[in-house]
Amino acid sequence: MSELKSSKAIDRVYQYVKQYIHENALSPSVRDICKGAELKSTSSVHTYLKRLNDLGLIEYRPGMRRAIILKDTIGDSSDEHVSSTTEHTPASVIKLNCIGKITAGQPIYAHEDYSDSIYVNKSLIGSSDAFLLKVQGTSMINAHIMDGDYIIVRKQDHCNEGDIIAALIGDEATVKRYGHMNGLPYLFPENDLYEPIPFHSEGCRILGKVVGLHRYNI
Amino acid sequence: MSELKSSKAIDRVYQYVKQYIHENALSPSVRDICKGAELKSTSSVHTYLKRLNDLGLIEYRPGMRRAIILKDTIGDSSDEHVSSTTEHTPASVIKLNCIGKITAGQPIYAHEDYSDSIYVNKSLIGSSDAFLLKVQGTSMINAHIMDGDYIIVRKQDHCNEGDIIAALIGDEATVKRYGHMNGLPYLFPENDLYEPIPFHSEGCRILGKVVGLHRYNI
DNA sequence: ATGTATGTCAAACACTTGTTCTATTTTTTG
DNA sequence: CAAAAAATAGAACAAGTGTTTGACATACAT
Repeated sequence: MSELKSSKAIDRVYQYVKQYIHENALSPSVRDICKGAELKSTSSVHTYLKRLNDLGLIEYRPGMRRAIILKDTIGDSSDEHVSSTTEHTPASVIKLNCIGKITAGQPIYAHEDYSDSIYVNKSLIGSSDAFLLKVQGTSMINAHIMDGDYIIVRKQDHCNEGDIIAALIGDEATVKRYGHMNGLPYLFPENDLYEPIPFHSEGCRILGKVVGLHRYNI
Repeated sequence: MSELKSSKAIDRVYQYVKQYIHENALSPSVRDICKGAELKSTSSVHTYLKRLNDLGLIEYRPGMRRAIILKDTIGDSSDEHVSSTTEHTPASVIKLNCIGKITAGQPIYAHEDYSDSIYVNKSLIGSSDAFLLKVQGTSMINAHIMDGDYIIVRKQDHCNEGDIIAALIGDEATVKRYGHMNGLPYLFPENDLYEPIPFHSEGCRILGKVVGLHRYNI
């Protein structure tokens, strides 16, 4: 509609693809995009689609018709003018159930009382599995993780130096920063009142990496 | 794969379409469905697609490639065994779009770059309207609100002593703790490096109360 | 200025894929 | 059991659509 082709062509292509998919729940064809992005050649669109694919903004299946899918950045969307709230949820959202306690024998099992749940963007956890933990205590306060916060843990059995992870020590689950001291692995609380915890004894296990945090009691 | 074609063909077609779309975020072609539903003729599939469309279970654009979209029945689900994660989202979830900047004249308008969005539980904001702000800076670090966090703001024009609120001072939006000093309202940063901001001049306005926080860069 | 990269276009090509037609098999009905 | 209806198959058709090629213009670098 706008007379001026404000931004660059690749940007118009991306915006139009997003808009089209949101409006039609269906990928546009190259020729659809031609019109929408005000480009007169399918070839141009084709070029930009390949580039957007390389950039990781869309996923583009060569040869397949109407086979563009959006690789959502945290949140993305673009839905419009609905004051700022909309219902509807795309398939890119995943529900995580809260897991609360650890018992001796078994690994983790769902908290009985009330199983909280939270919705997070799929892109956050990729193709892995993930779960939710409610933080108890203030041992990570210097990392600005508070008592009562929910942390999103992406399941994995390894991690890098400095990662904040959820781990199992014996039969207790904790959230700590992972690191080494004198060549040995430790879990470091982010609170001067607590001591680093050796992480090289029996029963030490990495549950996953903390990739998100939700707080609702402010 | 299963030897027994358990149910009726039309049912297999519907199930496979659902499965395919869930797995690929993309509509299957008629020939894809042929394989998936163990039918040997595209004609058969075509028949059933038309019928499913009449039944209202799918929406089917004649002529368009890969253009089947699911008309989701209230709470179909059926998804499986993904331990602690499930797709699908009930109506109790609301999508909030991120709002970033404030300009002189107008109140708030959407951030240009990319409008992030987040899904939160409806119960959090009640019947009010709400929006999202991305935190810039560390002025609230003592309240453990970090740079880059997303805060969820429930729109309201009043607040209580001690509430953390989003407010407008002139043409700038800030997140601060609301309180009084010497009988006059102030906005208190939660960072010793910053000074309280008088909140009793022209252009001071409460935008809403901070009711939630999401963090994704940990 | 000259050469190179980049953006854009037009047209042609080839393959995917929706659609249709007719034939054959299976099921239902009377 | 015969006739009718429904289900399925197979093939051919036609349209939609991704892809390629080559050309031209513009911007950028040498």
